[in-house]
This record gives sequence, C-alpha cells and structure tokens, in this order.
Amino acid sequence: MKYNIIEEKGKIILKDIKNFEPKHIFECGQAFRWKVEEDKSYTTVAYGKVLNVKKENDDIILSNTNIEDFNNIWYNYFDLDRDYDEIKKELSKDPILDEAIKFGEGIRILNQEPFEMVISFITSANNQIPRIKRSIELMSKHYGEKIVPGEQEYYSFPTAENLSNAKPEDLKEICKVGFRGERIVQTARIIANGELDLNSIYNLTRDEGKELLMTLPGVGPKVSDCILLFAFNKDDAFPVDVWVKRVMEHFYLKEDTNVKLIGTHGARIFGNLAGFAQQYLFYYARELGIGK
DNA sequence: ATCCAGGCCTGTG
DNA sequence: CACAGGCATGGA
Repeated sequence: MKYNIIEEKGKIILKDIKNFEPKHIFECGQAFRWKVEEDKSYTTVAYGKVLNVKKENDDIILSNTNIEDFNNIWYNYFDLDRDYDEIKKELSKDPILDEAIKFGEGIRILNQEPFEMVISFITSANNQIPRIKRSIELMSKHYGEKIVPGEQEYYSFPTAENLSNAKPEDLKEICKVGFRGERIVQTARIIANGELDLNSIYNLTRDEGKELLMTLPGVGPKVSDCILLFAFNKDDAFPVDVWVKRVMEHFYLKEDTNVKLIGTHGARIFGNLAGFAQQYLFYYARELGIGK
C-alpha cells in the first residue's frame, strides 16, 4: 500500500490512499456494525474500541484512535497490507468481474473478530440484513460491555462467556433472533468452554477450518465460509447465498442449479481469489437486484 | 394473504 | 447422498 500516515490528536490520517471506499467496505455485506452518520462518515465498535471513518478527497480519516491502536488493531482490521490493485488486475480478466469491480472498486475485506463473526452469521441464516443488524445491536446492548468515549454510549459485541449464560427465550424476545436463539447459546457455550478453540483456525486451511466450524450448531457450509473469509483471512472461501446463487446463475451457469454446484464452480474459476470475487459479486448483485 | 430473507437441522427415501 | 419440510420474525 502506498500512502502516508499522519498522526493528529485523536486521529490517524491515511493520505492519498487507493482502494478504500467506506461505503463499499461497510455496505458490501461483510460487516453488520458500521453505522453511517449524517456527515457520511461511518462509526463502529470493534476490538473494544469505538472508531469513526471518514473519507475526504483521497484521504481516509480514522477518528477516536491513535498510532498504537492503528498499528496493533486497525492496520490488520482494514487489511492494509494487501495489494488490491493486484487482486483487481487478476480478477478483471473476467469480463463480469470487471463490471462488478468497477461498481465496488473500493471494497476491502476486513479482518473481523472471530466470535463476533460466528454469532453474526449464525444470526444471518434465513434472515434479512436489516434484521440481522438489529439483532446484533440488541445482543451487544444487552450482553456486551458499555463504552462511553464521548457523549454517546456504545456497546461491544458480547463475549462467548456472556452469551453462553443468556437464555434462548431472552434472545428471542429481546434480541429478535427467532429460532436461532438455541443455536447461539449452544455455540457460545462450546466456545466459552474451550471445547472449540477459534484461534486454532488461523493456522488451518479453508477445508480444515470449515470442518471444524461446521461442528457448531447453526454453522453450515455457507455460514462457515463467511466466518473463514471475514475473520480468518481464508481468501479461497466462497460463501454461496441466495444473491451469489442468483448472480452466478445469471452470468455464468445460465440455468437453475443448486448452491453446492455453484460453490464448486466458484472455486474452480476464481481459485485462491474466490473470496474477493464473491464479495465484488455479492455487492454488485444485491445493489442492482440482479437475478431477482 | 402468501412469499421470502446472506441457511441449517432433522427426517425420509 | 439427495431432497423436503420446518423454523421465528416481519416487511413487501
């Protein structure tokens, strides 16, 4: 990445940075906790911190942070070590990806917190994105930790310990997670117990990590791929949801198929960049309503 | 009203 | 192994 870092009080400024468009990154479906503000900046809670991100011309301004947190947390969170020019150059050889990349040219794939991804994508099953976001906010508010950096209150995403002690009925009634309540508590318990060590997945392949994650209640083929891609940096993961199914059938298969076939097809044509391809395609398809 | 949403689980053939 | 049907919830 070619950019200059400027440190001001409470801010880190990334000067002249490419491949970083907040709207694309935060609204492409990989993250559920970024809220757009009136000034078009975005705010989230992650790693126990509140962070605001604003784009001004070709600069990105990170507010309520400092150089230590930037180096220790946000540099990796925003995947700043990766050369997106190279990825886009390779994927653009495919004419359909070329269009999708033009549409979401500023997408980056974040490296988010494993437990939060596990629960968030369990919550996503047969659900709608606005409802998923609402349930995640409610879980954070009721089971997370309060953070007050200024005038406003924020809540961190709950720990496995805290969620393992929640009652499924409460998750349903208070957090509106529906039938996913039991799965959330059971999975939180397995992780809180240490029965499954999420950190071990960093050192596994996609297939190995997938096999392990799918032992968790509520985690199947699609949810596991999301967790592997959005938390564990497995770039060959290719989550196939209704939108990816639609866009792949519309542009590539030209017929009605099934998610399993699309998964193998995606792996074959996109290879070790499948995760990036999926994210460009998902954003493109959902924003434009392709195949619906 | 019926259908559907970033699917998964369980039971059947 | 493939394939239904069910599942909470609420907006279209």
